[in-house]
Amino acid sequence: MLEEIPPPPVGRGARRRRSILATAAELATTEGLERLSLGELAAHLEMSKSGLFAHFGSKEELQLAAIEHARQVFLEEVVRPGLAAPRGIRRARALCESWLGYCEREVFPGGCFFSATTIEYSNRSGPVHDRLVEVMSSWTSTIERTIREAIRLGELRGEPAPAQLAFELQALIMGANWAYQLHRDRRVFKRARTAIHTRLPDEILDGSAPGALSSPRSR
Amino acid sequence: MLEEIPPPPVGRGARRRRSILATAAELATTEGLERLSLGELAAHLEMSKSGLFAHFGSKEELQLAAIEHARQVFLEEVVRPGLAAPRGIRRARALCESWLGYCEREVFPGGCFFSATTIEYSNRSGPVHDRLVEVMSSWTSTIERTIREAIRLGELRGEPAPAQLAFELQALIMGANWAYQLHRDRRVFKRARTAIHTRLPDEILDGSAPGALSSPRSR
DNA sequence: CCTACCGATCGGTAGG
DNA sequence: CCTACCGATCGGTAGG
Repeated sequence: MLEEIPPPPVGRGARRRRSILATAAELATTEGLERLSLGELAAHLEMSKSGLFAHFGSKEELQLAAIEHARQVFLEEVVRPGLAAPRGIRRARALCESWLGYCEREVFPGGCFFSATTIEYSNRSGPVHDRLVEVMSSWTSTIERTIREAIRLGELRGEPAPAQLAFELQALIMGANWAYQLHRDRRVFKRARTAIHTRLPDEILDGSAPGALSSPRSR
Repeated sequence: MLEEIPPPPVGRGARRRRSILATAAELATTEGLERLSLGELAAHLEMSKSGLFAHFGSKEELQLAAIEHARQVFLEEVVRPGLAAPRGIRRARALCESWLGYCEREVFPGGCFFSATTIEYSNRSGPVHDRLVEVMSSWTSTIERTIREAIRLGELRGEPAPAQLAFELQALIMGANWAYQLHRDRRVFKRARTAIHTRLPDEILDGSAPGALSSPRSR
């Protein structure tokens, strides 16, 4: 998620390219990344269909470029503000909150780009599917790593294992995104926050709380 | 979800109709309910496209019928076994378990039919969208009602409000369905079960547990 | 249930 | 970036 350096964003035609990708990524969240047609995209951009082929050799190439665009947005809107928080549980909370906020603000009109597209592509194969899985896996790893740090720092018990806790947090956020997109009821974000806070509490509630850095397994 | 009586399943042509709908519902979970084309469906069924129009006047009519078919499957595979459990927390657990099991067994090849289709249609309008929202809302209500019963019976504290708890349970199960479809890693079902069991524990852990049917506190 | 067909739209190309 | 076009496929219809 963070390993690669973004391509140089300068250039005259690069601006146009970026506006195409922004529109494509938006439409992908509402129409679907596959359903999005070049004709429809061209109409939205007030250009001809073949004009798009001047920028992208094929629909698949455009889809892959739209994914990279969405990934940059995700880095900027979710990952970066999250990583600004100090390591450990505060960072875990910040990552969840920025992810949830990005869903709630509707940075993309159809909610979380990767939530929408990974579901759409889960039963297909090819480069688009593979890239989506890569990005999503990388994001899951980032959450797990942050949880592991919090445990190492003694801020979490380590009782729900990192993979378990990461799964729960992801499910709650994606669940809120799904419910909001379906019912347009903002209360689901409050519910997700409440549930997340239970999983990432301000203090370790267990009586057998660890002293320093050790987290003894009681029970 | 349970109010309506299923249509009479008898008849010679009704059998054919049902096999069309079964195939349509299957394809809808992998291809998408909208993306599913009449030509492709006809090919799968080894019949002509116009043969489909003898059964359904339009694509939308077929989509709506496929939803009803999927709803019957859901009633049979999830709701009925869940309701077989006694009222209260055991029923809540049974509903979650049968829903999760239906995802895990891949009753539909693309996982939960309503999980897949509600996401696909969340940003569209029309009768198909409306019916999907109806069915999903009804299912959410069933879960909430069961939780409320468990609280009334003193088997749950009522601290996470029914709507809150129902949201969390739904998110966990749909999260497992999503993760499994994407990564084909069966461990996510174990994780969902672990998380659900924490939310629906065997005993009330709080010291301020209500009397009545409350179970003795061991541990 | 079928063949044969409709106009519209799909992704993509030729040529400029 | 454009116009003009390609074959394939879309949902749907006529007529049987």
